[in-house]
Amino acid sequence: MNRYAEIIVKNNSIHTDTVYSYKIPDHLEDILKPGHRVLVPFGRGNKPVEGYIFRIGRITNECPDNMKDIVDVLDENPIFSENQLELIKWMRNRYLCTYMDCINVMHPKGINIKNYRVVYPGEKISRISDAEIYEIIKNLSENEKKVIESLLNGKERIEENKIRGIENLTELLYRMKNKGLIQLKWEYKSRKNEKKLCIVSISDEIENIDIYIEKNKIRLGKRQKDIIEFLKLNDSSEINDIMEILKVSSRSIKSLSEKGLVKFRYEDYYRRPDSVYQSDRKKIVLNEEQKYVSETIKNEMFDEGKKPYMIHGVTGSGKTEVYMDIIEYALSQGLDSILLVPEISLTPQTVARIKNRFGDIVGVFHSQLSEGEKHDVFKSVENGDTRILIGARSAIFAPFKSLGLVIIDEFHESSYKSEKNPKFSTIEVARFMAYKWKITLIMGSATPSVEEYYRTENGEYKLLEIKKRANEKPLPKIETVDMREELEYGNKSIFSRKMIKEIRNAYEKGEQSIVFLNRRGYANFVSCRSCGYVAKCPNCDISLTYHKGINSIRCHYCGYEIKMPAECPECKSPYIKPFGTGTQRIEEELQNLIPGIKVLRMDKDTTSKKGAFDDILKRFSKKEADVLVGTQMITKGLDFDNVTVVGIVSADMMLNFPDFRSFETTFQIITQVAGRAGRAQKDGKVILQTYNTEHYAIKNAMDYDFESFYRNEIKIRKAFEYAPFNNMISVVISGENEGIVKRNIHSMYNSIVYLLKERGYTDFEFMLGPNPCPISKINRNYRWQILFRDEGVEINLLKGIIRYVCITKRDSVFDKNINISIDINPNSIL
DNA sequence: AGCACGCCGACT
DNA sequence: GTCGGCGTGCTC
Repeated sequence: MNRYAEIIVKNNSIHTDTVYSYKIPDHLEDILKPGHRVLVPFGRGNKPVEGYIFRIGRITNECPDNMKDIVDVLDENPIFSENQLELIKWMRNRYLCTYMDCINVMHPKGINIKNYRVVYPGEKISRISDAEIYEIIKNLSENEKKVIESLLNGKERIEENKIRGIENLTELLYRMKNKGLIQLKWEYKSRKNEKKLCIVSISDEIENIDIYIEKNKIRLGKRQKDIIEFLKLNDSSEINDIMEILKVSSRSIKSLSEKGLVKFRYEDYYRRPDSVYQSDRKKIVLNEEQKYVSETIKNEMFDEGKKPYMIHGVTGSGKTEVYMDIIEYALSQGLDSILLVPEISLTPQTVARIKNRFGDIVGVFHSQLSEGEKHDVFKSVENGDTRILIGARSAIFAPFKSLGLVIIDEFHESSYKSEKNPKFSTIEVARFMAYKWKITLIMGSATPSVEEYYRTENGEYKLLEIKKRANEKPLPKIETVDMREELEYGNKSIFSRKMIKEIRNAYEKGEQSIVFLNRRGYANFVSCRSCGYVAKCPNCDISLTYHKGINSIRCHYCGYEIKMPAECPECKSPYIKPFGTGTQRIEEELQNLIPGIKVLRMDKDTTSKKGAFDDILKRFSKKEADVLVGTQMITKGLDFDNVTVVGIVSADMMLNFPDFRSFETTFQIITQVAGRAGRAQKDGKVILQTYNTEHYAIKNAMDYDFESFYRNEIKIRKAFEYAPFNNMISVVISGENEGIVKRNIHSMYNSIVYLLKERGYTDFEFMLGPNPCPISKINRNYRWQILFRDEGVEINLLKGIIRYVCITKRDSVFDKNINISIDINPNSIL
């Protein structure tokens, strides 16, 4: 025994987030590899817990002297490759999270360890006669007697949780242990969460089942005869099917197997979620631009020094076709692919197209799957049954054996940044994989993010452009309406005359329109005109949104909901009314202004039920409605032939959002929504309402001029030292008691300043705060924040100090019941 | 975090 | 002597 392993122990605690060393017993020496999942004794009680081998080495005197032995290996093969282990370490460091945070996202749990304490006789009652035991029991307390009796009934062994009717059992057991009455040991079972199919067929050795039965004088019951007859016709069948069709029990099938007549074969069952959306299989020929992009990437696929690619293609440029062409090539070279999409449930059309083209080797992965389902999908990836995986951000971690290609579609979308630990950026992870593992990385968008586009300018990515739409149609013309002029004219409605005219025209011609507004509900706040009262959520620092159908006001953060008050709760005046506009109101106004028009609404409220999203899309594409009103959801990848008018109700709402990315988001959303129009043969038209007709984000979007927008925006980013010129770290402290939260964030601030001073820093300009977050309360939790900018400070030192203060020394710096959230380059700092 | 264990005070 | 409660310190 001269080898040991460095192991991460499975524990949801930041206190155990380190490497532990264990000795490798001789019988496991040839088996264990880095990435293997093992069982190790942990803590004073040697409780068996799951661990992950990160490194194996020869035992030297550097090793801790109290190493314990690895108990067992949990899987036949390592669950992580060396590459993945490297990625785990990198992520933990990059996103200031724990090893387990990373492991959890990379390995959906399929097998759980169940561990429990078991009671055994202690030395005092071992190897002695019944009479002697009786003598001892006589002097024990009631509860102690109970334990010993159950122990003797249980054949000298009983699991703790099988002993019933004793309060504070664990403490009693420890006392009995100290007296030598009993021993306590930890034991475990591993429970598989993998669903298997059991395939039943007639045993291979039997040539003719009827003759065999007669020869061997086997007697069969009626049910059993039925099963044999069924199997003669059906060759092999799944056991549950047989039970259902023939109405027989599993017992009858088992007894056939005991008689040697049938055999079982187990197959993996992948709970593969199927998209219901169907699309026609069209033979597509790539046009010149598309072909150029595709060929460039294919030609360089095996170049060591290739860079990641950014495809900047206008909306409707047929990027998906290009992706499929490249995926097909990769496949022909024996390479597997991952295609990431922002939100899988919002892109059923894309999924359907790819499944149609590539069939069964396409898998789908997204966050709404259960842990077991995720495990199954990853399992089928590992086995090689799935060779193309479409999914949301965590699909990037799929354990492909020969991954060659990662495509991030609509890479500017914010959903590629995780909000949960590890708070990883999918683009950063993909880039890590591209550089370290020589994978082809393609990022595609019609509206690249300023940060990533900056990298193409720096030469980090290779830029490939598609400037023409696949259908050769020009991009729909965007016309702005100055809402100030509308107001001067006396139009106080939410719609300009022009927008209504265009929607009406389309309606009369039998064409469809899409109206976009990024706010759901009926009205965004409820206020009293006489005293100025605004209805707020008692749990969050958010004004409540009015929902008309149910006549109530609701918080979009925590779900709090009350009936719409008839009078102002403050001044009792009846002038309390909803203000502002949401999608519900748009729907209603449209129906008032254009009688007879049919409107479908698509937002979080109408798509919360499973399948509702698909349903609305189907109904709209079957022309059951003339207008589709919706929020963000309708900006992504929707493809309708008959849509000729797109209305953007208020560009200002996005423009005035308190975030440094708000201009960028405005530009992106306008471009994306506009791209929904005129996708087939008919021309499209876009009406954009705004009070800021002169703003560059709006003017550049009108001309589809990304280049100019980028030039304008990057100047501002540079002037204020925002991304991409800077990294930002946000630390948010939250808790139910505002005073405690405040005290905690101040002591954190002081600790960090203290440590920085020790390192010779005197200037702390790069620390902003502590301040209350813009949304100062969510779900009863008060929130305070410190923002760190990567300017005038060594970033790795700063990260090290943050980790030390917020994680390593958490207990001495912070109170118990507060939450700490650390986010590197967060999407929003609200 | 989760666990083992030790110490204290209340109660038979 | 027993029982329950709580605080503490450690995890290869």
